[in-house]
Amino acid sequence: MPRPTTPLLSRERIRATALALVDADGLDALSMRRLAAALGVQAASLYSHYRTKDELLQDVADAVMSAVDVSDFAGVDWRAGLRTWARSYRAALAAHPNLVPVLASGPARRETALARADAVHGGLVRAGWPPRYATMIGASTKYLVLGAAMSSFSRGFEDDVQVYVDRYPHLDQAHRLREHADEIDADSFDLALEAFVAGLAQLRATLG
Amino acid sequence: MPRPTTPLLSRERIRATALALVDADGLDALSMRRLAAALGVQAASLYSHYRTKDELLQDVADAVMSAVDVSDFAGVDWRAGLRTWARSYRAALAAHPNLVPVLASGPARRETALARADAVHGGLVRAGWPPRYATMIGASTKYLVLGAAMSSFSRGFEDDVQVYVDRYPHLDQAHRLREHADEIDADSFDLALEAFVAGLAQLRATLG
DNA sequence: TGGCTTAACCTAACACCGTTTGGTTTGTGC
DNA sequence: GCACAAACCAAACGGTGTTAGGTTAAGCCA
Repeated sequence: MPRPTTPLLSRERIRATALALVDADGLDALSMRRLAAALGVQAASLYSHYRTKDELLQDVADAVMSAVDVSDFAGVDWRAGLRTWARSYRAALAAHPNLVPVLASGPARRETALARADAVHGGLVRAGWPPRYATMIGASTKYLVLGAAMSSFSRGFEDDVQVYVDRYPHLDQAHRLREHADEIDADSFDLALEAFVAGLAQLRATLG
Repeated sequence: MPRPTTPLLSRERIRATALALVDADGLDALSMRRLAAALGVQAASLYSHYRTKDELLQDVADAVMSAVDVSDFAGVDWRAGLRTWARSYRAALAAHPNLVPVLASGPARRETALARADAVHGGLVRAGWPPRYATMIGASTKYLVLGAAMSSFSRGFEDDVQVYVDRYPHLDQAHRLREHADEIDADSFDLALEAFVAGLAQLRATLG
């Protein structure tokens, strides 16, 4: 089949299908051939729209990251800005856990990623943080979000549960972790974020 | 060449060579064929010592993680325990940045990983934290360490620097980030850890 | 209207990947 | 002395991302 009457593919359709495939079957399940099959097409055809698989993945990542909200940095309350940013950031990653390794490996499209970084940095500086601290706070928050998304606590324990129950006394309730993994994840992130913000506020006071 | 007089391979030699290869050329550069070549051997021979590539990587990860120090949880000062754990954890990952994706994806060998988790949890509980908080603090700290190792701030900015200098006013010093990436990384982690601990101490006070 | 160019698809292939099968030889325990 | 296990190898299987070259449709311009 040569060039069809109406195009079968578009970057949007490819991107959406790729994300759906990753969400459904995992990152490893996304191969150019499988993606093409899902689109009713041959693998080589995808290269008319994306130069490499990585470019495609970055585009998908960029789309997912567009849900991150830095608007609260427009105000003067740096805590509100930080919280909204961190929470929406985490939510965006949690919505597509299989994509996290991609999202964690550098910014997607330069333009939007830099705009966000600029908003964060500017907001913190405007709220009185020295530029160097603004940089570090931005980095730290990213650490927290990415770490939380990455190591989804559930993955920390294997499938067979009984092995360690009697061996490690302090983990005697560890078998419950798996069931409530999502809840514990969410609560841990919340605890970390709030403790971090509280610690920063304390530091902020000493900076005058 | 059939069975040689003295064995060419051992798990240790394979492990060490694999780690060296990953450190030098990146995780993608580690293929069974390349590893075998570095060992003066054919790829299939590796499967006499490791059942899969993943098992090999987990073993490497386990070796790297053995440098993590949870000994300070033996005392009563949970802050000291947390700090020593987090710092040595981060140092272990920073020593092998290319291996971080492997280290982040679940515990290596169950035995040692669980022993560490047990020490952390036990130490926190012994210091007076409710078990649920102990779990969350452990998870949160892991988030911080893994996030910091993962997103090594340097990777956040691309190679060509001048593009965004005039476009995003708050990032006007961003071109300096690349040079001092390691320093900023270290300082950011330190800030995050100290703010986190301070916030926890504050929370701890309200818990009675 | 006719012709040219470009876009969008295809088939076929390349080099690589992790892993398996089956074979050969060497060392070890009975 | 003999069986058996261990350690290597060659060759192959099915998969991967990507490229080259071919074919046809759509769009543009004379």
